[in-house]
Amino acid sequence: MTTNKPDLDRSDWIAGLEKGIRIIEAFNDAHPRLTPSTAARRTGITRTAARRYLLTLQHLGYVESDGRLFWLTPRVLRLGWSYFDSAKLPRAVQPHLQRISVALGGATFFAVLDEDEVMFVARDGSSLVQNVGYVLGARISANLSAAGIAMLACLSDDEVDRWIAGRRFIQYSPYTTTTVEGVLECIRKARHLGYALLEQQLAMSVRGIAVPIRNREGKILGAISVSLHMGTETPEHAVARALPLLREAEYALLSTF
Amino acid sequence: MTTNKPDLDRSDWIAGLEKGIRIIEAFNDAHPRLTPSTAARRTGITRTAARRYLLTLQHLGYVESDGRLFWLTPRVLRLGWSYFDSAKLPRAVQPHLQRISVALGGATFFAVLDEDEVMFVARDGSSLVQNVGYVLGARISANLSAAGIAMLACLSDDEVDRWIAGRRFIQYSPYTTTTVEGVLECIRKARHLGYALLEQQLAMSVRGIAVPIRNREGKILGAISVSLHMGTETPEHAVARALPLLREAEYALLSTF
DNA sequence: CTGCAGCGCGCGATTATCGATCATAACCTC
DNA sequence: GAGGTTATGATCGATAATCGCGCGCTGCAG
Repeated sequence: MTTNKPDLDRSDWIAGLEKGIRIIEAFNDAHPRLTPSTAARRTGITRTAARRYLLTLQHLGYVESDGRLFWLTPRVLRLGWSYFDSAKLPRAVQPHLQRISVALGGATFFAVLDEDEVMFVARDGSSLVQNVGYVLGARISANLSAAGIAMLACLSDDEVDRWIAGRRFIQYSPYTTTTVEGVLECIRKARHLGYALLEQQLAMSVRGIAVPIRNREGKILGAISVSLHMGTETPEHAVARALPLLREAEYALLSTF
Repeated sequence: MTTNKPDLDRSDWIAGLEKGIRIIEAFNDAHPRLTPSTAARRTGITRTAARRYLLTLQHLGYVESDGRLFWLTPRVLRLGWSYFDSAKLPRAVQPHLQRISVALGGATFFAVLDEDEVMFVARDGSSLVQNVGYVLGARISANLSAAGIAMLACLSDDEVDRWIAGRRFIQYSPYTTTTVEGVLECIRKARHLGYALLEQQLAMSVRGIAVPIRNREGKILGAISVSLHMGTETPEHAVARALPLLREAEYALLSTF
């Protein structure tokens, strides 16, 4: 239960903190409201303990309850805000996103790898896909977004193999690549070109172009992507329009970090 | 230290969870990186304990460290995402924000009251103010945003008095209202009109118009606001343009919740 | 009517968390 | 460059905070 990470601490390990976080993360689309029992089942904590954690969160204002069900309040956004307020990176990226989305008429994103998924950290412009407005913190399988492919392309073969191991590719659109070889080919291509181009993986008629963002030591900090309507534009033309702007942001950030 | 909230629990109170959250929230713009000692001072936790919490967060991946300093990782956004993924409200609001920002050419926000500040929960469109892209979770004093005034206008006189008590109004622009009477007048006007109109409180040449969002029982869920460049447009004209769209969203949400 | 499942609550056991303390390292200040 | 000051990681008992079993209750469904 206490998933002591590889490099183990003796026991400066606050079990209560881990469990509390697990409780918060137990809420999602499919489980917007939890009873102590359900929360316990979803987190592997005992029912009595889960109830204690929920009550604590309630008194802290992070959770509300009608006495039976518990649900998250907007206050949990404070935690995410602590990151935005403290981290230089998203703040440095934002003006670039703004510039690119205005110039290209698409939605731009800054994403990072979180565990083996892509997580969206910053955004500008209106989303092309209906109802996808508040993607900050959202995570999807890395192969589904251009930003994810751009970052995977920066990993070594071993790391890619490890990423791909035991992964199942879900079909989101008729054009989603769902074979290991297909995804590998896509990564190889991105590695060769130095940018990623993805079409209709997640939604129809949407094309994504992304470049990885590194710091001076070469460490991957994330990726900037732009989503464009495909329309009648050729891939080559879209890349020709988008890539210079993405590269400009890439170089500007490279020299900053 | 253990701020047992008014209605006390016997002791289903997980101290570790509260402290861990306090540690996360100790990071901000002025303190992007913390040592165990600084974290301890900022949170009121002892140094040894603060170090334990930071190490725990590190092993959970929410914090990174170079051995001396600790800083938050984007992973904390997961927590905010739990709210977005689970709550119906921001998801229901988003399409309206999108529609309004496209129609009016401004940035739209959905905000709630968190303690006595305004917190931004959802957004659409590009910000008018430079470098303010990732406002989700950001909090400002309620009197500085139209959304805040719109919500304050829904409170009783007693509640407004309690909100205003001991509050100091900081000057952000030459036009910021910094007197108690000025802010009260602003609230009264919004209460009378049923919407809030604010100009140049936080930034020059920006005008905000907001309406409160209630549910069927009349409880305030939040407020929708739109930020517009003032330009040469009269306030009356801006209201005439914006208010119907805001009202439309208000009624749509009223019937949903 | 009668199971079943979920619920709050109390209690005793234990173990996880605390913080004083120390030696060392880093940091200023002069 | 040296001495004073402060921050740091590690250790270790004491203790109180957390645990989870078990009770009796409720509400729902068969």
